[in-house]
Amino acid sequence: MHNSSAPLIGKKYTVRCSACRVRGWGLCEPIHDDELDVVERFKAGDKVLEAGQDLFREGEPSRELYTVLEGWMFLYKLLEDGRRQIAKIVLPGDFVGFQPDLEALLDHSAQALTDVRLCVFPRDNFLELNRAHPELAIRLTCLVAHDVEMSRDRLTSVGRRSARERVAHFLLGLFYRVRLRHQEPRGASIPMPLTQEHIGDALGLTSVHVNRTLRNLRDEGLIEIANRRLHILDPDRLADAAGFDEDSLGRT
Amino acid sequence: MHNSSAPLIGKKYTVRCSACRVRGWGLCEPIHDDELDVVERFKAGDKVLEAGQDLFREGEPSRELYTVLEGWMFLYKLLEDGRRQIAKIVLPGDFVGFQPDLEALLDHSAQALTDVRLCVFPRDNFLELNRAHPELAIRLTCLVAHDVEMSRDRLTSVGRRSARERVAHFLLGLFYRVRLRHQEPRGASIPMPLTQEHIGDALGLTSVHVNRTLRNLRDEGLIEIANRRLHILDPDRLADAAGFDEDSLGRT
DNA sequence: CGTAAACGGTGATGTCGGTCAGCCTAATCT
DNA sequence: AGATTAGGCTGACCGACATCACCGTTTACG
Repeated sequence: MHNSSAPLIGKKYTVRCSACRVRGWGLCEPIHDDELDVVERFKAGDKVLEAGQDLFREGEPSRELYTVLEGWMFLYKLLEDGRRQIAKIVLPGDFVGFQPDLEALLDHSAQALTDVRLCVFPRDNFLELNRAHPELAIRLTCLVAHDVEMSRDRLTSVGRRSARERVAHFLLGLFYRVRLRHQEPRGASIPMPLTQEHIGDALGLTSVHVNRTLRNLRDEGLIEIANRRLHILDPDRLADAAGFDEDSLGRT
Repeated sequence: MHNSSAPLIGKKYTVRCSACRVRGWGLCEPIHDDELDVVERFKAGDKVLEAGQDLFREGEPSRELYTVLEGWMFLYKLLEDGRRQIAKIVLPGDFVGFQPDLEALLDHSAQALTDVRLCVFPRDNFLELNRAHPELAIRLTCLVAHDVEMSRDRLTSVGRRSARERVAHFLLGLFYRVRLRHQEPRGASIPMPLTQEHIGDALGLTSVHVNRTLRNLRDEGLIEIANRRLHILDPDRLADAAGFDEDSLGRT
């Protein structure tokens, strides 16, 4: 379905930590090469998920924690009547499934946007691992704190920006975030597995209105979406339309 | 201005950790009595702030981290044109000022809602303290992770709920949160230092519309706001109006 | 190969919440 | 005591975004 899918599905091998390509952005960043066996022994294996499948659902008990190795996901919440809010677009290197009380039920769901490969940590003894390796605990705190920042940004957008500003801000933020992780050869475009409905659910808009807004931005020559790729044609004017804050770029 | 103000302003003494009344909810929760001197030595003192003053502002370098000892605050972000989004209502015990990169500039501001007393930690060596005391690092992670959950909830409200649902959900959530911390003798009311404008800025609404919504809820006998106090008259019907999720109560 | 989803796209119409404008009261300042 | 300000409150009007309804294209699948 998506270009990265073919190579993933079916392969059963487990990525070795020494060959982990997202180590620099993930939880294990502070682990030295010679200590790598600590996490390697802790790791429960890999897990592969097809696009569209849920990794976990709100209300389930938490069993495992994950680092995304390949592919994109998103975190979301559902209201009783089916309204959906997407809280985060998850990229390779992101750590998902952690919550303050690991015994508690999950308060959100996670779904694969593309086919996905995950590094699985067991929930049990995860805190012990952190206790034994304070660098890991501190790294985890930083990752989570970064999530808070991104959440605050998104909340500010949804609460206070117009639809046009929101869409522009979202696309630009995603663009820089993806590029910072070198997911793609640098260029003015990134893969775009999100549908207009996903974008709407992330921004508190309907897909109809996202469509119109996107068309405006396209008509004005700011962006182009084609073949599941997003092209930023005029970053400056897009940043303008977004009221984009340069400062927020330092943060991966 | 607010009832708790008189006793705070002017007093210069520093709260001793052994007498700290928010220890159970704050960062220091895992610290044993006999280890308390570790944080006591680290602590830089107390700081007192009047209602309406900023503790720090977006764009400033981070110098200190704080635990709120008394009073309420809020975290917020401003857009260039002055639109404001309130990201969190801060209660006693909450830890504020932490961010993933302690060297970076602050990405949000914090303002006192009432007169406030804070426990001040220096930013420098804070990570070393955490490295030396993994329990502290883990506790910090949990506090921050809890922030993420609350952020996601708020985002879901602002993105997907109607004004009426948002207001009901906000008030009910605040009510339970305040009560869980035993801030008040149990009863159907809590202090309410927020103006309608604050509520609007927290929920992505104008104060005008908050006013109308509040009046509806009052007319229907669900709530009452008087003398800077919020009274929950009919929790069940309010939860109904909010589409309130019982599950989200376990989390302080 | 034919059919059904899934997704993008678009017009007509409706409404929720914003904007503007102004009043009232209580608290604070001089 | 009078003036000023912050906050609550309300009506008239408006517009941004939602809703509904429908079409066309591409992809997946029996």
